[in-house]
Amino acid sequence: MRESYLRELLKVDGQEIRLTEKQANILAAAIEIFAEKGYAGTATSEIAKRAGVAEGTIFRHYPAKKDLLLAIVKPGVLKLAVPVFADNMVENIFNREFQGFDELLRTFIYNRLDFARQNVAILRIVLQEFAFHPEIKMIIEEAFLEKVYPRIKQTVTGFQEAGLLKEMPITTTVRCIVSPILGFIVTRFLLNPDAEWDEAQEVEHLIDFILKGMEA
Amino acid sequence: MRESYLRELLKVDGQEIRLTEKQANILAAAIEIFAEKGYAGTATSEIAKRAGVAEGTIFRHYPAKKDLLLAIVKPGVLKLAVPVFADNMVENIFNREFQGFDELLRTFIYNRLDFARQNVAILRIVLQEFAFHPEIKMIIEEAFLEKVYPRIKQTVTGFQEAGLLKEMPITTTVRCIVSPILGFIVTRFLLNPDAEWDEAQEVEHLIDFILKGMEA
DNA sequence: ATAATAAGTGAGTAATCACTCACTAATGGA
DNA sequence: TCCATTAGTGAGTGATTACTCACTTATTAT
Repeated sequence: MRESYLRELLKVDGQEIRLTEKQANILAAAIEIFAEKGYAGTATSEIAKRAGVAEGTIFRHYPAKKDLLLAIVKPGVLKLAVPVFADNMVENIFNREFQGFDELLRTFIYNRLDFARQNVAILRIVLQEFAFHPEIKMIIEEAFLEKVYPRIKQTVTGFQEAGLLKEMPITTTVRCIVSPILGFIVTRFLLNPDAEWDEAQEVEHLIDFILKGMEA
Repeated sequence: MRESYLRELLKVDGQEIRLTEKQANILAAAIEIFAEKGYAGTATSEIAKRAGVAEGTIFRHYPAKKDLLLAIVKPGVLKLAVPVFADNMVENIFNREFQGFDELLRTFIYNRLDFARQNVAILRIVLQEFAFHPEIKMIIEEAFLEKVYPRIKQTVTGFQEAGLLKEMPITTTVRCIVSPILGFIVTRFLLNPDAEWDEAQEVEHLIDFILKGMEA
């Protein structure tokens, strides 16, 4: 895990974050081990060891173990929940003449697929830990409710009004679209990452499935 | 949590299991707390306390903490993976004249939905812990590969040959069918259990979505 | 160059961990 | 009734836990 990756990950609101080498090592080690053994199953002593750092150094930068977890998860969730989607895609769709729903889906899926590929460990941590830490749950809810959901709702409603999507409760619609995508990402990177995957084919099947399933 | 529930859960291969009251309390407490805090975050002392039992009593029945986990998870996974589906449904479908795929889906979904409703805690434990415990992963893989997958494959292939389902790699097909269902169950019982759910409507939307998405 | 601040250290601490063991209480078959 | 087996106990164990603190080293601003 390289420092540039961490700097990019931790950059929120455009704020640059400066990391010493040891700080970067701590974060990298924590991400690795949290993903491997889970937060509660990870000893700070082990993080220190793998980071090549004294245990005290960890607590110099993070007052408590949980702060270290949040320092990893918080930007992870934000980057996960605020995809290119929110910033570019919807604008493109609605400000220009919009392309088809399939093109939108394709862009979205590949975008999140690549994010998952580059952040498997953090994805794993978020999925494993949000159930036990209300702080994480809140971060996710905020990010989702404020950034993702309204955009998706706007987009989906637009397509529904254009008669391209079936009328359903918006939550149901979103769930029907998201579940197969998430199902594929989780299978691809967490459950069976070593299988031989024809990603392009899978994505096309996925798009076809969702599209036909949602047709008016 | 009542003893009859536990006896039913632990009954595998028809073998009756006799539990003293304290043993049942231990299992019930362990299920509760494991689901709340996760395995690694749970102290055996706390299980003993909530079960109203000396800590030594736990280790009289389970040599190690992990054995207690497995005693809960193992039958849980089996009951989860070997639904009425495996025993009755497929037989019904193939031995009689078969109904439509929608009827099959409906039966399957309601069946698993009810199972989830009655086993939320165990569902949560399995989902949370399988990533960290190879033993659990193996139990799941065995149960799935031996009992569930062949049945599903047989069924799906049958419908494909009848021209009712699109031709796709079998794994893709299964994933497309299972993801939305699992997505619903997880949302319904784990993510947002307190919302007002119109289950019947959701299930019908789900069936419609899957059916149309899979149409040849 | 110097002083001020930040980064890093590692031995030490109280608390908690999973687990043991010598023991008593309850149960069931003869 | 007696005995053998099983169930249950709780104080005690060494290991490990997250975290502290007095200290040294490195960095930065002036």
